[in-house]
Formats: sequence, structure tokens, C-alpha cells
Amino acid sequence: MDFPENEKRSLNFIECIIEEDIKENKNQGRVHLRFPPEPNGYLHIGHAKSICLNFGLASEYNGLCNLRFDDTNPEKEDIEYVESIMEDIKWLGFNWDGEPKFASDYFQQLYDWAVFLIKKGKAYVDEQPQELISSQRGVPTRPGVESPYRDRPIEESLDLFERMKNGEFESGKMILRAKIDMNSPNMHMRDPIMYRILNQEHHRTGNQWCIYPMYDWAHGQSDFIEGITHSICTLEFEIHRPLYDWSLDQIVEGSYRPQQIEFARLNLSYTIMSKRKLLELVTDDYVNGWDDPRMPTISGFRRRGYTPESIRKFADRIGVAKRDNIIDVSLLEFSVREHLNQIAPRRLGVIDPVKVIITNYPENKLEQLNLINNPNDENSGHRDVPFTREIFIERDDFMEDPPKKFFRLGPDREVRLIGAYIIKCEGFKKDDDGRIEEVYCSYDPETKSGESGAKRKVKGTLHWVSAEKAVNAEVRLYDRLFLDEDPGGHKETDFKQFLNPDSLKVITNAKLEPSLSNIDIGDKMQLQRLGYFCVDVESSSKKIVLNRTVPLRDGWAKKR
RNA sequence: UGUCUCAUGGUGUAAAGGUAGCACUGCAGAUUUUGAUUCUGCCUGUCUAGGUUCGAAUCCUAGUGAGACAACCA
Repeated sequence: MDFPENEKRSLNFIECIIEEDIKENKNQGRVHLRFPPEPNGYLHIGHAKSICLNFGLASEYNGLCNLRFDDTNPEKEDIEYVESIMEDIKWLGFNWDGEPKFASDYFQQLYDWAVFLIKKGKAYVDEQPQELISSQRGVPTRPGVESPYRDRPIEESLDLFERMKNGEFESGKMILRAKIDMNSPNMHMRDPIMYRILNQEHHRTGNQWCIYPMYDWAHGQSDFIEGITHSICTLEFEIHRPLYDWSLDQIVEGSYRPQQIEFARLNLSYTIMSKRKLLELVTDDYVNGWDDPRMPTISGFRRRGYTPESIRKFADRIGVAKRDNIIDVSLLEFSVREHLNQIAPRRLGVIDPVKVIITNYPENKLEQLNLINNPNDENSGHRDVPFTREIFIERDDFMEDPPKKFFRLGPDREVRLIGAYIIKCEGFKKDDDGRIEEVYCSYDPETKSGESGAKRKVKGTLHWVSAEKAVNAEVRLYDRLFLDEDPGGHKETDFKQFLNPDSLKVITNAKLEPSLSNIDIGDKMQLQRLGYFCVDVESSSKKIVLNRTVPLRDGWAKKR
């Protein structure tokens, strides 16, 4: 095989680091990553970037990738989130190494290490009120003040810490602090909190613990316990890195040591990525749950009809770097269309039906037209679509007084019906409100699709369904959830102000070709000229519900 | 008046001192029984000022701009 030998794929900065580490045989050349979600919400497309990065790197370098739940704050976490997170990762197509891991699995070890630090004089129990401690911390531009308990006897801290663990104090009464440097320009080094008392049941450890470690004391240590080599996180943890390293310094003895690397999180235009804000949309009913197809959650995209392949491809295309970014949603949409164009069978359906009567077509005649499932793919197979005297076309596809460039139906104009005949408009009828009620056409029997008379050129081609044989459906059309490109980026304006009132349009009287009466939840299709659709979870044999995943690109809409 | 990080077309992302490339978007055209797809072409970029060098997007210095940091959140 001749592959272009010299063609070197460009590496992102993390791949550069990893390749360098492998070359130097750092950590025996192992590559072991982890994806560390906190189970306090559903995963979103930003997490998908991180998942693709971590699991992708692992497979690229013959390494491993763990799934580890960072479950150190029982006040916000829940088993529901644990389950949804696992489902989403699997759906994206990734497998974590071994069993899912939990930071809570390491609570005892973390506790023991904390005791070890107290004994080394590197940690102490502080019993000042919260407000005082926080005021003593100072501000970034001014040094902090040391706690009067900072140099209390080791034995005293040891005793207090054990009693904290034993539940002798109420929440908030005492904390364990690392003894580092109250003068550090990095706020996180000013004697950061390692443990706090939380009289709160944990979704996994139950009531076993009433003290819980903080992120900074749990994360790096958990990495170390699991043998992680490259601990990849987002930019906001950059400033935590000195503390990550300090924490590891306290316990690492051999040559192995994990390394934190930060990259820029994904931002997508016209949406938000903050878990807190997404939760607000859910709890205050601005959307219908975490998996609302308008949500940027993985479950939302899944329900909307996105494929894991398209999301992975998207993650690949956006790249990985350290500068802040806002990716244009059109890139995501391009990625789904690209995949769906390959796999989605074409079907006929009309969203806003107008009746067309083909006056010279016999009243009781019914032809089964054999249409190809995908004209771009010879091997896609065929299905029968019934053609009758009365059909529905799209309201948009008829104009009483059309401009020149309108390639559709209008008085005396000819169009082709996909896979059927060329018809010519002979007249129409309007109702009392001036709305088009019926359009009258004649058809040319010589122009049946596939026959020689069909070669005639006409400007437009319309989709249609038999009025008699069509099946009814509800179709949900989605638009962007926000009208602003960066709804979360306005300091003075709440992001909800930018919510798009028309983000969901429900159409209850759509008409579909009868082959669509037999479909399953999740099935994907292209309704020709309308877009890509999938069968919603709320669909049933009694009522078909379709979600529009994404419309087709529309050059005509742009010109107008 | 701090520390850390970042700065390449409209949006992303490459070019490890040697031709600024790729993708998306946009625009124009060809093909088309989807105004889709496909194909072709085009537009648009190295934050500023100095320096090092035969040569700088890349290295150095200064400036400018952006982001992060002051939860008992992660």
C-alpha cells in the first residue's frame, strides 16, 4: 500500500507532552488517563470533548482511561447522575478501564494521609468561624493573615481531627487546613482547606463519614492511587496546579507521579455550558428535563437525533489548545449532517400540508411507486410509496404570485413530484381568510419517474404524500435555545433573558408516507427537502412523534 | 495594583527559526428528480513596538488585550 509516508499528522500540545514523556520513559512509559466527572448533573457537549480527548489519547498511545466519579460533596451529588454519566459515556462509544472508580472509595486512605500530614506538621485543625477564616485569607493582591491555631500542638490537631471524624462537632465548626503559605500570591496556597464537616449522607458511603475531603486534597491523591500518569483538566484548574503538586509532594516516594495538564474547555455559540445554569433550566422548567432536545447535554443531543460518530468527529475537528474559544454551532451541525447524509434513509413527509388535487388522475387509482431509499447510495434499497389523485404538498411550495426565481408551484407552473410525475398547476381555491385551501393540477402520464418522458427538465422538485394513505404525526422543530451568541457572557444580564421563545415548534398535523407507520424509537431518516429527523422517545404506535435533528442546508432561504 | 495563562482570517485549529496550511462559515459557479449531497473557485489572518537572526507566527524585551484565582464547590 502506498500511504504518503511523510505526511505527519499534527499533534496537539497534550500529545506533544505525552510523546515526550514516552520518549523519556517517564512513569515507565505508561499512559493512563481518567475522566473525572462530579455526579452533580448530566454530561454536556463540553464533557464530550473531554471524554473524546481522554479516551482518545488512551487508545492512541495504547494506554488506559479510568472513569472516576469525583464524589466528595454529597450535598450536590446523586446516584441518578452517576447512572446517566455512565450511559452517556458508553453511548459515545468509549469503555473505561475496569470498574468505575469513585473518589469515595479512597476516603479512608485520604484520611490516613491527612493524619500523616498533621503528624508532619503540615496540617492543622482550625476552629475559627467561617467568615473569619475567609477574611484572613486576604485578597489576590494582598497577603493573608495566619490563623491563631496554625501552630497549635500536633497532638491537639490530631485529637481534634479524629473527633471531627467521629462526629463530635457540628457542620462548619472545624476544618482541617494544610499549612502552606498565607503570603502566597496564589490564593489556593494560603492554607487551603483539606477537610470539612458535613453531616450529610453520601450516595455511596452512606453515613460512614461526616467529614469530606476537598477537591484539592482528593483529586491528585486519587490520581496517584489509580496510577494516573496524565491528569487532564480544564483551564480553571491551572491555578490549582501548585497545590496539586504540593499535595503529591507530601505523599509521593518513588519515581511515579501524575502530572496535571490543562486545556481550554469547549464553548458553543448560542448555548451555555455551565452545569449550574443547565440545572436551573431544568428545575425551573424552562426546558423539559436534562434530555430536552434543545439542551446541549449528551442526552439532549442523543434524543435530538445526533449520532455518537458525529459528536466524536466534531470533537476531533475542534482541536485541543489553551486559548479560550467559542465554537460556531454550525460546525456541530455540519458534523451531524455529514454523518446522517450517509446513513439516513430518505422518506417523504409534509409538515405544513396543502392539498393538491390532480384533476386528470383517476379517482380510485392507486399506484405503488418504488422509490430508492437514498439516491446517493445505489445499495440503499427501495420501498413502495402510494400515489393517488389527492396529495399533500408543503404550503411553502406554492405561491399564488411567485417571483421569477421561485422554482416551485404557482399558476401555470410545472414541477416534478419526487419519484412520481410532473404536474402543472391549473388553478387553486382560497378559503374565506384568503388562505390557500386546494391547488388543482394536471399530471403528465408520460413523465413517470424512470420512464423516458421523465427526462424533461423542470425547475423544481417537490416532496409530497398521498392524502388518502398518509399517516399523521407530531413533528417537533427546534431552533437554538438562545438568541445571543454568548448568553452566559453578559455580566449585567441574566442568561435566561436571551432564551429563544421559538426554540420549540410543535406541529401536530404533519403527514408522512405510510412506510413510516412502522418505525422504532431512535430511528433516523431524512424527510426530503426538510431535514434529518428521528423518532422521539415519546412516540408510540398510537402517535408518531418526530424530532427534527437539523434542517438541510437551505440556499434558497438564504437568498431570500 | 498581585500571581498564573493565552493572543494566527468571521469561527476554530496547524506550521517545533525557512512557501502562513486545513476545516467550518460566507460568496460565486458546475452538476442535480432533495434550492440537499457532490465538484470547482473566491474572500478574509500572524495584537503593537522594539530586539536577536541571512531569515521570526515561532526566540527575547516592553506594551496592549482577553481569561482564571479571594466556596467549608468541583
